[in-house]
Amino acid sequence: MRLSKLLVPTLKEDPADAEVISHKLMVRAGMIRKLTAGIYSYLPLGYRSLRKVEQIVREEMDAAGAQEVFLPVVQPSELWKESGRWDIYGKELLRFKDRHERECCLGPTHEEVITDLVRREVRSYRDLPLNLYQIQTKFRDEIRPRFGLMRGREFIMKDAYSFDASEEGAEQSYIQMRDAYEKIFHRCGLVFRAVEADSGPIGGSFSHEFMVLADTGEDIIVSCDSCNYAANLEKAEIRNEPASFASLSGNPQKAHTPNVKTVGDLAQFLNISPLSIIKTLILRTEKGPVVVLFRGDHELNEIKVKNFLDVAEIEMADATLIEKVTGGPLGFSGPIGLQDVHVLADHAITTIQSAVVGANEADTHFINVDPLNHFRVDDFGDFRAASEGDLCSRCSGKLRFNKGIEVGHIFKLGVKYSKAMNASFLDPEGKETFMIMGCYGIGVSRVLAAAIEQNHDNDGIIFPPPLAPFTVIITPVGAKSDTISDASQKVYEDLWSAGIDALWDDRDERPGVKFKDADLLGIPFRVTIGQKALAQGNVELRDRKTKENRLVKPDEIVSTIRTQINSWGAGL
RNA sequence: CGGGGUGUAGCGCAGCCUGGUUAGCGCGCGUGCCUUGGGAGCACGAGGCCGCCGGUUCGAAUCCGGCCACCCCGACCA
Repeated sequence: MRLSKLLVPTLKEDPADAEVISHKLMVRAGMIRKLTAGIYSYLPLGYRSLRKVEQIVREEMDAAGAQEVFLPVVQPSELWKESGRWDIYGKELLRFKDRHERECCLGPTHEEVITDLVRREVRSYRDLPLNLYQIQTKFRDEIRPRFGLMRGREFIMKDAYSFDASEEGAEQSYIQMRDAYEKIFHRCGLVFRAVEADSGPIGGSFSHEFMVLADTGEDIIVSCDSCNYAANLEKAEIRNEPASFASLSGNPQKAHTPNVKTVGDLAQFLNISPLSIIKTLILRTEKGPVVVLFRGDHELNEIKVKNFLDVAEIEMADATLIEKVTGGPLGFSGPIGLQDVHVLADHAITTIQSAVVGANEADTHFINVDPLNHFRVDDFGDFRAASEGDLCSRCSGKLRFNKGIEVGHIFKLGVKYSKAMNASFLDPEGKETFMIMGCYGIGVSRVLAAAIEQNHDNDGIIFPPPLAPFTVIITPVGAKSDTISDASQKVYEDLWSAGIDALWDDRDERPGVKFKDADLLGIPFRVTIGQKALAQGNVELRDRKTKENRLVKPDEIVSTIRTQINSWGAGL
């Protein structure tokens, strides 16, 4: 392509409404433009890169045995009512009515549609397993879209759905997808981790998130510094630190603590560490109130408690419920003397030899409390949010935190949808059985943003070659001359006939402008064609990432670039 | 939805507090000259419903009210 003919409106200044680097750079490089909040148009360069991501995804999905389909964006409410999600999928689901007053929605995901399709067409175990995928625009009416393509309302997603006849098959499908995802993100040149994620009510370790490491990420990745355990914050398991001291002598004693309600206040008032305080949280669930005890420096992890109790809803109790459960006011709750309520305790409270707890009466705490002997605990467990430095649950390492961008999520659905929507088949014995499903998503447009978050410098984007809109940019510089434009044309044609996509900056611009734009666009290789080098029979090849220049004979440019591209792939 | 902020030329911004001739600046854009290895220089020029509606006033970009849009923080995220 000739740059003079391409719509590439580059900007010198950052757009005012962009916050993160990928957003700023994509707008400045003329890849995208915003239409309205969270909704973007892809310009030629942006779309080229997007298609490169799609192509990699497509190739690996096909290689893994999945088949590409294309499902509707507009979906009838009936399907969503059948799966039960019409009522539980909140305002994120954009709903509207057609001219016949029929309720519709824009697809934020396609479990319903795919399940409907497969239940109609697949009747026999002979047709299974089946894995169908599509690459398509999704719409989720996010409360607060932000960060450009990173969290848009409209975005491009690859979603795949597997259907299996047996648990073993479903597990196999899952592993195939996990392997395919590893290959896809590897080929995209991303530094990523596959982390264990909470799989909700389905259970098991059948959910992984693929996270691209980046400081601007919205998610926290917890990983072990000595083994390969990695999980998201919700899921991260913590190893119980064993207590190593004798039980306490003496009994709890009351202390007057006027108006001291928080752990911080209490630590200050008694001049003790928060590590000696037991925090008593009263939670409301649909199965009734529950009490959870934590060490003062720890925080509740709702997911862990939800999973342990097998409840769907958890919220902090209000003052009325607290009084009902403990008999005391908010701010002075403690475990001593609690009756008729389920008491959970995080393991870590056993590391306190002499604890301070609320006394369930105003302005009063107990001191000198033995966590093992002075009150009842029904269940000990891992209920707290991981923090940096906690012990790994799998080995002796410590947990580290990194920020990441979620670019992929795979999980086993089981029979959730097949049961609700009656997607069944006949097994070899002629028995009707529900299909076992899995679903596998990749945020294709988000991959592009994440790649830029991870690969840029002060001059602009540094595309990994597989995602670059063009692999090479040819930059003739200096006054117009036939020798330069002839040489440029030659290099351009050589590259294209060798199957390397090259962009020819044939604009009548000064060298500085061309160089700045080339850097901004992030094209991996630049071939500069100027008088001085050309007089010696050379052109220059510059690596966008390393900024290294080398002189190359025009005839050797194709083979040299080829070598560089290959070595790039090997270096990953 | 709560809190905060911003809407002035394609982009980035000043002007508004303290109302008053023709609304500015930088970049970009057009024409010409000149220049040509890291966003050159000079000259001339085009380009504005000052977010929208209403009010106050002799007079509103400026003051008041309402609405809309966008951004940030929070709650939310199969």
